Amino acid sequence: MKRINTTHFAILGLLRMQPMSAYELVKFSKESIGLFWNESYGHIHKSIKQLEQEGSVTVIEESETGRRKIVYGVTEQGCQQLDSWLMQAPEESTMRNELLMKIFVADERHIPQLLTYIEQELATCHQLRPLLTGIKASIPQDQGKQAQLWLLTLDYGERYLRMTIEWCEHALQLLNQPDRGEKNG
Amino acid sequence: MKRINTTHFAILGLLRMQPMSAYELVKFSKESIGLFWNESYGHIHKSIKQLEQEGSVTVIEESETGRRKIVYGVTEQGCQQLDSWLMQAPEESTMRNELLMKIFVADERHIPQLLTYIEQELATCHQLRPLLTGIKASIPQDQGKQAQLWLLTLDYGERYLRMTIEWCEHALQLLNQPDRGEKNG
DNA sequence: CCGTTAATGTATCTTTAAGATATATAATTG
DNA sequence: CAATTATATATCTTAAAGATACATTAACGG
Repeated sequence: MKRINTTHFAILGLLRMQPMSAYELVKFSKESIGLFWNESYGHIHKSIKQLEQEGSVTVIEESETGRRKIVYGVTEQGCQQLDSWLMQAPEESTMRNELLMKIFVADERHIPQLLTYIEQELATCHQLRPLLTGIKASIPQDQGKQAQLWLLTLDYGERYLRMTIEWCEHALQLLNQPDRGEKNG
Repeated sequence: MKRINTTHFAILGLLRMQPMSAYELVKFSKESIGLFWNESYGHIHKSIKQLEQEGSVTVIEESETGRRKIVYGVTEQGCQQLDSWLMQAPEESTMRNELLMKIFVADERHIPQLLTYIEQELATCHQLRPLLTGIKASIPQDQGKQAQLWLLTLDYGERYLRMTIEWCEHALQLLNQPDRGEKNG
């Protein structure tokens, strides 16, 4: 089974929504789909060059004056590639959650540290929530199918944050209580 | 900022819980922490060799007869490395959820396919749930702090599955309803 | 009982992905 | 107007994924 460069299709997908520069691509993906999709600039940059060479994206606009900026768009061929990727069942999602990994391999000695990590995580989630609300407000509530798809991914983000917040609160409560729980009859 | 090989510490952490072979490491990590931590055999293998060379893990048992098997354990030095890693705040978690990515870049034409993907995801979650219950039952409910930490990661897994199941059901309901929702005044 | 398949196990190779860093220009701000 | 921050491309190294090869043992069906 040949492995595929998933970043290629992420790029095609985002550029089809809106032509952008590499820098804007990274920024946009961080802000819109960052909760469930991570990309690095190095990989995006390399991938764009490859996509350009094979004719799947093309330079739409290149500013010669002032600050350099190269805006890319998707070609007909790129559109077809993207559509055929969308017709294939998605791979299983992958995740690397270092906080949970640390909790898993830690022991009693590390609990004070773990508590600060969990509090930090909780704070981060609370900060992210209003951002999602803002994005939600910017999507046209016109009941169109396209908007529904975007709202679905946003809804996932909201559920994900809510779930994480609840788990953090549960964890703080559990780890803060005295050892062996002082069961009272 | 020097980047670190997180896999190194994952290996040290798992081997400290229980000496294992590389094969068993991959299997164990898939079965116990697979929901929030992904590892590949290739990387584990390479990392173990490096850890062995720098003296952080050591061969505990090597079967000469029959099927080859090399069981590794953590050295004193490895323990110290692991502990100092645990004292550092965790990096932000990363995720690549291809299903959500596809939903994000898809349009109306792809909805029938998306529905099958979501149904598949739902089925997978329903299959995983009893597995978690089984693991939970195998953890001693002795109120000890160590068991609490394991239960916390399991609890995260359960919440994650529940959240995903609910989102899938919501998505199926939303995408199955007729276009524009036939608003009735 | 034997052939096929599935599971256990190590080793290696290539490609994908992450992310640090260098460099340069424009905008912002004290 | 100097210092900082945001925008922007390019490159390099390392981490991580995962495909594949190879060998042994267990399990299973005809």
